[in-house]
Amino acid sequence: MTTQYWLVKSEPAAYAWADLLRERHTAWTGVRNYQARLHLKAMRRGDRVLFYESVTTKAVVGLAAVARTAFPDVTAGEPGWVAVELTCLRAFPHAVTLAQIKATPALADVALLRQSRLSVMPLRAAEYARIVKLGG
DNA sequence: GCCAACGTTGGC
DNA sequence: GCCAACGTTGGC
Repeated sequence: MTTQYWLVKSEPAAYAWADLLRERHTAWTGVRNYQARLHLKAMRRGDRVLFYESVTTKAVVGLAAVARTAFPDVTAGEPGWVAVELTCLRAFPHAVTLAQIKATPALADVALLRQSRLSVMPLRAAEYARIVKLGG
């Protein structure tokens, strides 16, 4: 099966890219949205995941990969919610800002722009490649 | 089942 | 700090 591409959002105050750099891997818990959950469940080991910091940074700051497919999210108060394990791959030399993404016509359809509140979203291969290229 | 009220996210 | 978007809740 071919590699899939995703983007996850996090408020740095809750969990920052720097935290993932330090820990090297983390359980991506706390997702409480049905659409985002569908995306988590569709992730496979080795899929590439862009890490977007919202609110303060507003930029894609690094690249991670799926290390473990969906498993029960122990931080949820009720059953049914899932987490995945992410592993840190590398930081981007140049953070790809929201403004840059908005200014790139090829990225006009990314869910980050279309659905501002979705926290886990798929990316087309071409969209992923463009963002990685911008990140350096 | 509809819809108003409310809470959260996240950009500006 | 404000506000738009939007998901959830609860009354009817």
